[in-house]
Amino acid sequence: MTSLPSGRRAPRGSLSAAATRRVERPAPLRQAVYDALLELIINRTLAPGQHLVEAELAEYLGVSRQPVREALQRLQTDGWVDLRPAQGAFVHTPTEEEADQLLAVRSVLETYSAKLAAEHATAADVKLLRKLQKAGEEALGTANVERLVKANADLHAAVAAIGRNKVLSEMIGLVDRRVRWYYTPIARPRSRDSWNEHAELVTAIADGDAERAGEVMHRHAEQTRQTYHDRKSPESSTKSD
Amino acid sequence: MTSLPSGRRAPRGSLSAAATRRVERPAPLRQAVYDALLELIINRTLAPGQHLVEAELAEYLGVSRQPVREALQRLQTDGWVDLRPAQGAFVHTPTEEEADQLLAVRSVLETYSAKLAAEHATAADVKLLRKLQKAGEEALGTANVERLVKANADLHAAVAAIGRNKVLSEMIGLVDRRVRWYYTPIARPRSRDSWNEHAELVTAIADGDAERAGEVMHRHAEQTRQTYHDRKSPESSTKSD
DNA sequence: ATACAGCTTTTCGTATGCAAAAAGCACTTC
DNA sequence: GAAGTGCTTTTTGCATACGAAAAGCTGTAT
Repeated sequence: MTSLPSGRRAPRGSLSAAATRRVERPAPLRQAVYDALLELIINRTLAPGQHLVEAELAEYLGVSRQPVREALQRLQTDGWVDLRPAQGAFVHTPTEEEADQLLAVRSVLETYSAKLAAEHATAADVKLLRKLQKAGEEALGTANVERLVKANADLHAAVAAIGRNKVLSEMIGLVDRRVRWYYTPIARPRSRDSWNEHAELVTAIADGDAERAGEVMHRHAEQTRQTYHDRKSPESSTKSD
Repeated sequence: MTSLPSGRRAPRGSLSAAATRRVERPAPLRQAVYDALLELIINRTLAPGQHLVEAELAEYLGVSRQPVREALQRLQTDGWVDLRPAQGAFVHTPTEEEADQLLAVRSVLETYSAKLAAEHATAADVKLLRKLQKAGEEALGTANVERLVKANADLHAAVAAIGRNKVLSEMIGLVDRRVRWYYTPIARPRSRDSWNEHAELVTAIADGDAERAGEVMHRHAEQTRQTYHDRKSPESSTKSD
């Protein structure tokens, strides 16, 4: 049934359009395991410090040890678990110091990201940002923490993507996810201010003002960092949500 | 046919019967394999785009496929190989665009690193920097490219370490190694200027002048980036190295 | 009662086996 | 002679098996 339109108005590359679209790839199991384990770690089902036994995880997930091992090793290089030689995997326990270092790096990367975004943003890009900004504002009203965190992540990811630097985007993705892991359990305050700063950022990007966008983002990131620290020292950790 | 020796089996070297590259036994094998493969990639024994067959590498290194697989996967997450599903590993082929993005990120990270170093440097730290600086100047005289590259890497790593931000240091380590991979094959010019800038940087750090250290490092990194680009449009630059 | 030593158990690290997907080859057909 | 098709080969992905090292336990001696 190869009724290829050979004589008619058929563009000779009728298949090339379809060729660009890769058919469903049999997603490697290790990737699925990686995602599953990461989810379990982030939502604290697997607590920091907990010993992860390969055989247990394998049985729990219904796979063999092999893909579990591979996933654990990638989780290690991404900083989610510590792989102690001959002893196994342990969920990474974030220290105060490490959290601050991550926040510092994040600040630097995001600042640069914002500058790039301001330089490269198209009209469509700005439109997307405004949409995400709006979604964030709405989530703010629902007081749904999880949704709020996701909206925040989406906006930052979008800014990074607009910067057109893939290396930078991936790095920010890794760092941000870990920061959120540390930050989420205490991420009650600061929502209102945070999204005001986001609005300011989007405006700067829309204006193509790289300097200002970078400055706003820097202030934003440092503010987050400060909030993280404030939460540690004072005993007022149970301030009004 | 179960008369297999229970111990380690001897490889039947097919790629290089003369010198079988066995990896060290006691340590975690995957790490040794990772190092071995990375070395082979960096020195171009394994060329960009080349298809890496697990079985071949395994036999070549005298180990089984398992540690090779694990090493390849970590090499992927670090950006050295591309792992195409159900198709295998290919040595990553750096594009012009990607090189520039890496250089850009490196610039940002190193700039921050220099600032931190200036803020944290002790007398001992400065002493070490001056020693590395001197080693670089000497390597400059020998015109030994490899040694020069290493001296450069050592100095930058030392600055990163002085900054006391482990997360940042690791990131810089990853990025710098890849940059050097792209840069080394064309790393002829610019040595003299580069080490003059290094001297300036060390001085700024010794003075504890974070602002200046950051500025110098930024200039230094951007200069490298520029040199990389100039190298692409060959005849534009007639300046003597 | 406590501390040490030797044994047992658990769990990792590595090797091997097997099935499925992809690539390559040769054949057939027009 | 060229293109398409089915088969063979290669290589990955996942599962399982086995040896080794570390942790835990028990029993004994001080």
